[in-house]
Amino acid sequence: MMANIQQVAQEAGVSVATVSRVLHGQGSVATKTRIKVEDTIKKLNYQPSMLGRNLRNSESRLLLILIPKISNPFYFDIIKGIENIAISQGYNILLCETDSSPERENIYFDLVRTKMADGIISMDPAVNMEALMELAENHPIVQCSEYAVESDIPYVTIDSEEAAYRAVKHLIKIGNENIAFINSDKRYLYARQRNEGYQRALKEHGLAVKEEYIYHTEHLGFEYGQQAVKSILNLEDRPTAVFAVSDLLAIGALKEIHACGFHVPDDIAVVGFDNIDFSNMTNPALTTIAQPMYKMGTLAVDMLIKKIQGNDVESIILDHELIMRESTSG
Amino acid sequence: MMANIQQVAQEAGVSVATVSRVLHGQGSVATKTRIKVEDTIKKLNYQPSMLGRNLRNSESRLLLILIPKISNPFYFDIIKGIENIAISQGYNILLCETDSSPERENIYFDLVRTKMADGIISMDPAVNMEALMELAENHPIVQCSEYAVESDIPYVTIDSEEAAYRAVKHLIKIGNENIAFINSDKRYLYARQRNEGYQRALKEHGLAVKEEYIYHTEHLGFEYGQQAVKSILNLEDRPTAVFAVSDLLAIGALKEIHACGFHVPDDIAVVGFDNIDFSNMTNPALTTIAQPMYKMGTLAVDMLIKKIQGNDVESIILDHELIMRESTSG
DNA sequence: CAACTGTTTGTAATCGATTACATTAATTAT
DNA sequence: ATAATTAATGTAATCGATTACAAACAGTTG
Repeated sequence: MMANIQQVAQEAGVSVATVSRVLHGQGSVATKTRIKVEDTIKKLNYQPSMLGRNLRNSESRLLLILIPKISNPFYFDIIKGIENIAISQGYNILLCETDSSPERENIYFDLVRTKMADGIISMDPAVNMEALMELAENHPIVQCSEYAVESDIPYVTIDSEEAAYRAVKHLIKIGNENIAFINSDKRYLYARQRNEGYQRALKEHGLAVKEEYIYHTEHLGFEYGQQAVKSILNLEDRPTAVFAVSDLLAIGALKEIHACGFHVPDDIAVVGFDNIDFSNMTNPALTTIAQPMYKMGTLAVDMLIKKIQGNDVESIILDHELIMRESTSG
Repeated sequence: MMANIQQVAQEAGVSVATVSRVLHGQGSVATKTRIKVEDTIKKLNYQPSMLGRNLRNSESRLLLILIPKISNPFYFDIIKGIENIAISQGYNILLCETDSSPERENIYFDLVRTKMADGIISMDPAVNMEALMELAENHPIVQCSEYAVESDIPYVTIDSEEAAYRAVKHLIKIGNENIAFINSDKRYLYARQRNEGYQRALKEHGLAVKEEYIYHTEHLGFEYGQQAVKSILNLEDRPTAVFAVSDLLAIGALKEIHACGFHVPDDIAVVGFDNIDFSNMTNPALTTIAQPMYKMGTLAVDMLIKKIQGNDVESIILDHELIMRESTSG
């Protein structure tokens, strides 16, 4: 029932080349002919098949977006940014959840190997870097938010060290000296960078870095924040503030602090990281570091599309912002 | 640099047909030949192009998933279910956020019109039903969660009326007589169904249905829950319980009730709907109705793939469950 | 050894577009 | 009026696979 370009050509009494020219508005076509073809297209309700076009053009117009968890609110605005720009440029996105599983990841990598996708925006901190770098030799890839320094795959991100520094400095400024730090696994670059920032702030104010105040979690989920706080509250020298490396951890911390009978921010102040939507919905609302997520997303696609078109691109580091809310203001 | 099937054939000294046979393990190929071809494939690092295959097979192996908002936690598990099954069947999903915008929606519909996608799972309550039904005449479509009764597009969903009935019944059983109802817009089927359930529970227990207890919100977001509670708490006959038609609304309600100086559940009990992850992270944890999301997702893809293969499918109604947590247990 | 059967392989059409190049028609210049 | 130039259209190759059908080959049987 669906017409193809041949049928349109036949019905309009022209060649397929002419139909194609009308379709793309390029090459010269006599006005009379163009109108005739356009009418036929409407009459037959013709829609050009992307399958044919894609094969001929050796492109899929699909971009792979790699994220660890689709439910992680951190990515929402980035994705929105990516999607808006992508669509405006005639691309669509394949949102791929790796679950940090190498097999799943490989299935997705295969999509670009088999030309089903034109490029990748990787946002998975746990990505298999060797595989990604090998893929990057033959396919356009950019990194967003998390990146590997050693690779020369371009990235867009923020200065994590500086952001963590500011968060901790804020806690110090409002009177805290014993500041716990809920970090994620050190194998992630951002974790190491934020640790640097945490330590720099303490040292700059003459405060000791206590190993027992630094807690490493396996994942960034809510429960891990609860667990971390459980152990932190048991310390002899109980901290008066907690800086968590993600809002989800911080929200878990909030819940657990409350469950243990303490009050935020009077007993313990809390700062998160990412400014996810929910950070404003908690009780009390969470002080946090905001990254320009939407912007990051748009820049990342811009870069990727440029790469797909064969251009070189430069990495970008964006600004961040400290959002002060109830969890640090008594 | 990337080899195609011709080059493999030439290098292996066979025809493209033989290479294709080896690739799919069908048709008979002499063992010696198969090994030779397989070696060549490895040697040339050949990966068959999906573009060629898709054109020849007139399929894209892409499924369109239509959701209103990517950030709505309600869809997470459904999507996970869809994705797992899809991948196991050799499909990939295009997760499409409509933002309830008809233009955006039309861009996505075009993807199936232009053969870029093989079918659609629609989960957007605000979908343009005429457009969807017209599309369904020529393309495989199934509805998930929200559906239109008048269409004959198959769906998988739960019994919303019964679920609402049980939620309200629970509130009555623990001693509430004045129960407010935060519903969404009546133009949505589920809103009408849950309203029926709400009223049935009240009537069955000899309680009056008071119009002023029923609040309609424009959207399902957090802020709308806050706003609803603001107006509800101002009522003369202040309710002792609130049933919200989504967890996000309920969580907004929780926050606002607290902000107004009331205590949950002692002053006001709250029940939500959907059992999103966050419903367990709030203070207090939220009583809610759980839908078998993951299952819904898997069934929806199953149905869609069957339709794509040309089979007929039946609609399905699944069971739900009341999850009792702190927001209703004093 | 001829005839027959079954296995293995190759040839070429096909999916639906795009586009370089060739050809024809129309217009302008001389 | 003819040559030169430009505009309009068509022909056919191409992208990279799949697959019906034909052909070649090997093995069996009488």
